[in-house]
Amino acid sequence: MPHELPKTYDPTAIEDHWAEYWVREQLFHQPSAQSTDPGSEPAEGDSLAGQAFTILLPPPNVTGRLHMGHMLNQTEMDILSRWHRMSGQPTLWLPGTDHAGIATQMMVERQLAAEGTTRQQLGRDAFLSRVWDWKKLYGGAILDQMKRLGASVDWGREYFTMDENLSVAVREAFVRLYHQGLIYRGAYIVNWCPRCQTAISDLEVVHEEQNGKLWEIRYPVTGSPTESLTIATTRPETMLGDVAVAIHPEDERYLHLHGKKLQLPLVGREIPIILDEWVSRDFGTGAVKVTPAHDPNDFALGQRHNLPSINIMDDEGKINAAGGKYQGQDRYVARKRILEDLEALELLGTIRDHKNAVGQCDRCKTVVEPRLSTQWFLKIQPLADRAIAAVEEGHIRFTPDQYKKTYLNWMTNIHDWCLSRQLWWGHRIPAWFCADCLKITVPKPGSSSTPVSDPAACSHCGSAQLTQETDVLDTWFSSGLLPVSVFGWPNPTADFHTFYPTSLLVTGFDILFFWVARMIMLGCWFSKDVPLPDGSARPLAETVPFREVYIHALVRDANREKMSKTKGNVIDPIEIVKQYGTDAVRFTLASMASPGTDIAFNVARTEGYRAFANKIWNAARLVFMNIDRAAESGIAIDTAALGAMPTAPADAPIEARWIVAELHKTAALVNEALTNYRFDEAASFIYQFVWGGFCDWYLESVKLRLDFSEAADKAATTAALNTLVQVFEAQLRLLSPFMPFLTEEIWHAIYDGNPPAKSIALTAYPAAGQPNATALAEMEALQGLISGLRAQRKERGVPEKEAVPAQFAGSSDLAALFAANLDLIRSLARVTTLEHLPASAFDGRAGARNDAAWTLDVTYEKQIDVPAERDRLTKEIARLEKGLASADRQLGNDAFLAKAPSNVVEGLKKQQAETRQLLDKAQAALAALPQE
RNA sequence: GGGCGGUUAGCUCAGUUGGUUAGAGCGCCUGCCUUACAAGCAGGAUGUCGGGGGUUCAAGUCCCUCACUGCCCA
Repeated sequence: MPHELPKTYDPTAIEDHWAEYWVREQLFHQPSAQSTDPGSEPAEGDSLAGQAFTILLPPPNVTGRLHMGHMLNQTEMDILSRWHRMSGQPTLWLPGTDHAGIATQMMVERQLAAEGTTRQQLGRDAFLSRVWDWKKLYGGAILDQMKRLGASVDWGREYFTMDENLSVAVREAFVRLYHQGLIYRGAYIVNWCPRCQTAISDLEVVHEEQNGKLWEIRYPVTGSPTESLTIATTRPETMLGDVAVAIHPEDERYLHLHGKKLQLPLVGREIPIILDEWVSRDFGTGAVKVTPAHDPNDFALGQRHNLPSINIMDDEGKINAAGGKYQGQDRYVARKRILEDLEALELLGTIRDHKNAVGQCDRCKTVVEPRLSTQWFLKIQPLADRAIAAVEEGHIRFTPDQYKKTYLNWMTNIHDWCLSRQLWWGHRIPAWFCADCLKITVPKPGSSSTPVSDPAACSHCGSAQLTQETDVLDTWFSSGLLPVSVFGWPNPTADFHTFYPTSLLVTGFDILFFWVARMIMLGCWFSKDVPLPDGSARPLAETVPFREVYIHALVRDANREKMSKTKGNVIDPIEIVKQYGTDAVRFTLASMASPGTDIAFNVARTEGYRAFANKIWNAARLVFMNIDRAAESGIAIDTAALGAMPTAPADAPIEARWIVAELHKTAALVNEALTNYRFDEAASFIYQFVWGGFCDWYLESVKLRLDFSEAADKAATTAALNTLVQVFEAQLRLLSPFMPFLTEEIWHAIYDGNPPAKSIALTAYPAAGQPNATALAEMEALQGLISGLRAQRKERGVPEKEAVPAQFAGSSDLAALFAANLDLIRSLARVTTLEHLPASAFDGRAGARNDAAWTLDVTYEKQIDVPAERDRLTKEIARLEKGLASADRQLGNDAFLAKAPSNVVEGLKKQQAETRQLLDKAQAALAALPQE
């Protein structure tokens, strides 16, 4: 039956079909124990513990759409997953989504606003049901896009961070930490977003340098109307909450004010002057106002000096009752009024331009207000200590390794984690307040059979008057638990023992602290209590959530600009995929993904890789055409021999022995590159092999052998065809993790509807043997000659189609090799004859071509372009002379001969000899040119 | 302010522990619609490896310094 492939590669025609097939057939389902049928329950006793390659998809946000960063991230994970799977390892790539507390709540609130209502009007339960509706409608967008892109994840295990089982884990984690004394509730300075109306963590504040002002304000000294102390501030409105002014104890300018008090302008409060070495004498005036309720440093000062804290702002960033006449004004309106009033009182001093880093809410870009607020915190040091040890002891390896330093630096300067958020969408904190004794009840940890339950009575006074905390937990608390929770923790499950610790995490540096660091802390902390399958205690090395972290770069636009909606330079991967095909986009990303370097995404590259896909497509057409022709002559390919690493017998033609050797070489290089996360190198090796080796040389050579005429040597033709198909099939497997769609399509076509597996993704990845060095060397010599002849034809102006006689001088070994492969040379270089002459035969001949190993020429009536040839040779001579001089200098240096390794010296000597030869030949050629 | 990267062909990037005459893709120039492929084939041009100094027999690679540039943290 003939194989019909359209003449031009059209990705859209094949990709949807396979994407849908992979999901439908559950090809990438990975149970925790060995099982042949994905649908059936695994048998007892054949656990895969310790063997699996496991990788967790960084859960995309339910509010998100797939962007280039996701596609890079997923391409890398997919390549690695497919490679490990094809290499024989049980492989689990686990997908899911994140509930994204603030972002999702914002989306639904925006919807409500459009309807003219608010979440408060709706009430908590009704609002949450709206959010669930929203999530069901839009929350799967990215995962649906992933399906289209062919990600080889286990869809049967898809999770959502608010799923029942994951919520059980979140509650369990919270109550354990609470009863371990690591969670506390208290009033501290937090980053408050007046728009989102919630506390956010340090990490959710982005600092941006802005041009602001530094205002100097005079605070009069009590009882001395002529005297004042001038402070400097960037946030004058906070003066309403001032409780002191601090100066450095040794600041000579202010020694006379020690022990005195000040009148706080506009408020009238009497505040002390305090002495503290923390004060920087160089900044501003050296006198700093102290507002403990609105600045973390001031808060610390206030604690040291037993000062009160006066909160002057409400949840929306408006001045509250403590601000007297400014009550109800927005913080920036109040700032303006206060400055005007101070001006009127002649208390305003110098105003200076001042650059300062203003903290903004990561989500909504509103300026964050540091504000005293009662929140839940995690005492993080004990968790951080383990997380540091895990990395320092090498149980987790970072690639690129500089991120280890970044990680350790952050982890050693860590602050307690503010866990609570004043949101409704999220995991509600499992803590209850007693209306009678006002104390807090947090339930005891659950057991393997019963999860944490809501308390019926206060654990302190027994009262039933309990109200649950309304705050929810930071989303990252639940995502930080994922590596344990997705495998069933807190319950000991087969999944947990099979897949934990996971093998690898692939992610961007932007969530190194948000997520990676927190997974390490929480993973090391909670998995410690889960004994190993043999019942022994779990050592630190086995508590880590993953053994390796691969951090990839940012995808930028073609001009290296960061993609952003405001700049309008966002490249939608789906659009690019529609134009060029998923495979081409994947290959682009892979080929540019060298560790530590940002990717400037340029569609010109993608266009190039679509051409590459088209090249393979057409190679397939050639292969199929020959299979069909063979069938007509009664020659069938041996499909049973496919699926393995091809070999070539010693008496096979050179191109067969060579391409097999190249395949082994390439397989070794690709496997090595992927081991080191060098996607770029792996892609480049494959590209070079397929295009530069297989298509350019092998296919052109093998055409000679595919002679289906009556007179042909049928055995030779059959052997050539089988090698062709075997190498082609192996090459598809080599390429498959990078271009899964194209390879799947062609691979199925080879088997003509009767494949040995459901997918090429379930076949074996090419593993290298020892490449045949003789074949490689012989082919290299032939390629050198053929290229030389082709160049010489151009030089002499021979028309493309015309075959001409050729002559060469060189060793007898070379002559024998060329003679044995004359058919190949004639066909590829378009020569009629190749005459072996003594070197002297070329003496005085103008325009012959030289290599260290040979001199050659073709016979053609047209004369060479003498000035062009002179120019070329002059340049050549200059280059060779430079090279020779350098070699002579080094070889004339005793220190070099004494100190350099012998292989380097030998290599240089050989090079020197070759250069000398080439130089002599070039000089002779120049001399032989006719004079003008 | 502290820390970490980057600077190699017109563009985007590779370049292992220092070692022979620095590579790739795209782009560019020339000639070819040679029945797998013009999304192609063949041939060709292109670099004071950011500047300066140092170590070494030997530096794109190591050290110092300057410049520009990006990121992270405060």
